[in-house]
Amino acid sequence: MIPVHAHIEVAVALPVFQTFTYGVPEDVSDFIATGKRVLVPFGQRRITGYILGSTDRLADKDIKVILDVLDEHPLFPESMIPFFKWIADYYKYPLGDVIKTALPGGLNIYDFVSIAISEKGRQALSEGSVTPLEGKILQHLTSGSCRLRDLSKSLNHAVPSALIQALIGRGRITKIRKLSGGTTRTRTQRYVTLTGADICLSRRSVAKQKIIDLLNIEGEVSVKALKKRVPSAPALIRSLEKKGYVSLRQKPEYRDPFGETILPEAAPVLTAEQQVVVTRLCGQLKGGFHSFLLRGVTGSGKTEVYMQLAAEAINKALSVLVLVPEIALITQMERRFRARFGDRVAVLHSGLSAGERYDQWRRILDKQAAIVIGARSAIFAPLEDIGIIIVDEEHDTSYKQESTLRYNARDLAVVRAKLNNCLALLGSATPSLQSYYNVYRQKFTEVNLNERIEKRPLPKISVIDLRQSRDARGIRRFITPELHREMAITLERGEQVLLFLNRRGFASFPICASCGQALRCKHCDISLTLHQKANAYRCHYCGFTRASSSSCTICGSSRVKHLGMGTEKVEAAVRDLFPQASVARMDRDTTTRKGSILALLKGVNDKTIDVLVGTQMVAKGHDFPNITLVGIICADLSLSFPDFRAGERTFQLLAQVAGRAGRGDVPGRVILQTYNPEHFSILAAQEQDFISFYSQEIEFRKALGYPPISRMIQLKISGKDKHKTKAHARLLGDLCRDLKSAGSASFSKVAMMGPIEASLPRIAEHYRWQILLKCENTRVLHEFLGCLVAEHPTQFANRGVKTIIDVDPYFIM
DNA sequence: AGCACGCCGACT
DNA sequence: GTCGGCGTGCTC
Repeated sequence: MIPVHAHIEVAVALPVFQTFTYGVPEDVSDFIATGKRVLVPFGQRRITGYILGSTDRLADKDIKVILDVLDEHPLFPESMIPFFKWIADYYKYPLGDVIKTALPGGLNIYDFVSIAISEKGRQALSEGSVTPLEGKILQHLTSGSCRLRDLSKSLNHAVPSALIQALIGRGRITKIRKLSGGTTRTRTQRYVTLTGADICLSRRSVAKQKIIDLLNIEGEVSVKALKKRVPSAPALIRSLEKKGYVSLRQKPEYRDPFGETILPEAAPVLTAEQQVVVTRLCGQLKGGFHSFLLRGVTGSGKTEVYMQLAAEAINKALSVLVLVPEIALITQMERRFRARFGDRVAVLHSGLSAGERYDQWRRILDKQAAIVIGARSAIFAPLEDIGIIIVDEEHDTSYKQESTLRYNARDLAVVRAKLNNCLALLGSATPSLQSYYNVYRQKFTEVNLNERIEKRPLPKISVIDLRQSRDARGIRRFITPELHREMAITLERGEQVLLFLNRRGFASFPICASCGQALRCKHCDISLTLHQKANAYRCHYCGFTRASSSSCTICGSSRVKHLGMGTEKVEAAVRDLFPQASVARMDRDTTTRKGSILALLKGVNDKTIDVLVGTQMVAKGHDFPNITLVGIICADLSLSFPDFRAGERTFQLLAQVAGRAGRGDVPGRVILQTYNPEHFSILAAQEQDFISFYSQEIEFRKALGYPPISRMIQLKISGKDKHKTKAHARLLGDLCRDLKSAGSASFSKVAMMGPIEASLPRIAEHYRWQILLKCENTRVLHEFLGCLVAEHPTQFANRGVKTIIDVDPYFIM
């Protein structure tokens, strides 16, 4: 508790690295608490800040006083502040912005400038002593004040700011600062009860009597519920209230993101292997920080292990955080957890509305939910007394946020576990090299599930060499005769087929048959992709679209050849080969609508879909019990990326997608088509042998000094002006070089690659450069970055050229 | 981020 | 000589 008349430390949600001290007036001091938000004066503005605690650190300048306390209860527990501070320091991101990223959105209040007409202005307007534009502005303002920013737009005429200044100077308009935002709040319901007063009504209608009877039986009932049974209830209640027979009150209500109720389910008997893992980890609950890597083959029952660990944690009054890579998988996980733990489960993911998200947040804070299941951002769930943090499919790249605060939720899970003195459990059939390297360095303890449940065999994987394969007429087919035959057999038996190709669209390389030029995006240095369903060429980087009938921009010819393939082309080929089969496609183009993924998954489960064609989306952890054949159309696409993790991603993707086969009673089979059958990533995926893959890949990383042997930081430099961007990249490169030689002696160990032009040099009209910093010693690398940012803050705040610091980058293109 | 201040080119 | 362009620095 902060003493009366205290000073508080406040972080503001702006790109400002220091925190600020504010005074608290006596009359609100009782409402101050760490984790609440305050409205504070900041320069000319009023903005939202987060209370970090009391402070006796006084600034040299006059200290301002807070304007308001915005929350009745804290939005995050005090115990999370060290976590926020760690993130701010590690990712070189302003603390207030870190907290803003962590909290549910739509809560903050900010102000904006608005102008209104004054009495003098009205006079001038009626006298007509105004210029035409002045008149237009004043006339517009007679119907109410207007946001200054929107004035030009709503008048459809450019307004010089000098004119506004002049009008203010002559007192014809006034400038006001209005508050906006903070629209997400607790939703309340009106509830009715009988007051107990004797009811004597002159005319007792049937409806009124029904309401009174219901209230007599059920006590307190919401108006909404009454209205369902008696449509005229709201009006009748109003009249009953006027007479003092009933009383109304507002009660907070949690918005329900769960569509349907789920029947409770008892825990199954564990396999011997599962039991070993559960016993091992349960023994360490409450035993301090420790990280485990659970390596379990696809279909080995990792989720059941998670659930039994959660049950044990809850028994010990500890909370549980479960991270899952994406929404479709969260839904699966959430259903199983809710069947076991009922309403003690909260979910946090981007599929929730702002209100639902806020309510889930409040349920966690109110300790109504002790288990949180969510995507990446759920790492910020406001839990206290955490027993275990579980990261399912820990190798999944979607744990890395690729915008604003570029954190990796899997890494943060380990950090949060350490700060909370609890367990971290990372699970995967195909662990990241980073995590397995941590096992090797004894930072993590490995636990294993080597068998599929009910001893189902792993699918048999046949490799087809695309260089050799020809059909009967000697023509190369992307659905090879071998795959075609297997598909026919599988469909004949009434089983399902999954086809995987890691590229969406119809053709990824449209090329002009007259001049040989590729059709390129207007805004990016990239080839367009033909989307036949949408009748358009699309840029996958900026969203630029051209009609599919358009001709070559270079020579004007309309003869465009469609080279390269995507899931649309595969879908079309399957429809052609198997006209009687029902074919569905699952990729980003078919799953943008809310609920569309679930509809597709339901179609697979209900067997209304015979063949599912998809991108990596289908590889991720889904349980498809009736799929017995998986066809990998071309395993090489991810292998050819100019990125040192291409082999790792390929292995993970192939092993994961192969793992979708044979999860039911019938054994699975996989056809893997490739131009590189002897590549070790593909051979290891064929054998589903992670250790073999790891031991070869780690040698390659060692030889080149890449992660996980070293750590990397990437400076991503981008700007609209080609030359300014290049010049700024060069300048930053010089500063790094200077720091290496002139800074601390250990800085010589930091290797710098670049500045070089990015491999995608222009995206969305922005020119891109990059500098890669690499060092085997994480601490030295971060000290280096710390010095660089501290010594040259203005270089990172260059207005014309943006510099993004990506710590532990994942995609370095 | 957004607002003020300040220093140079093009207008009365 | 001023007006206004945007580059720089600061916000308890």
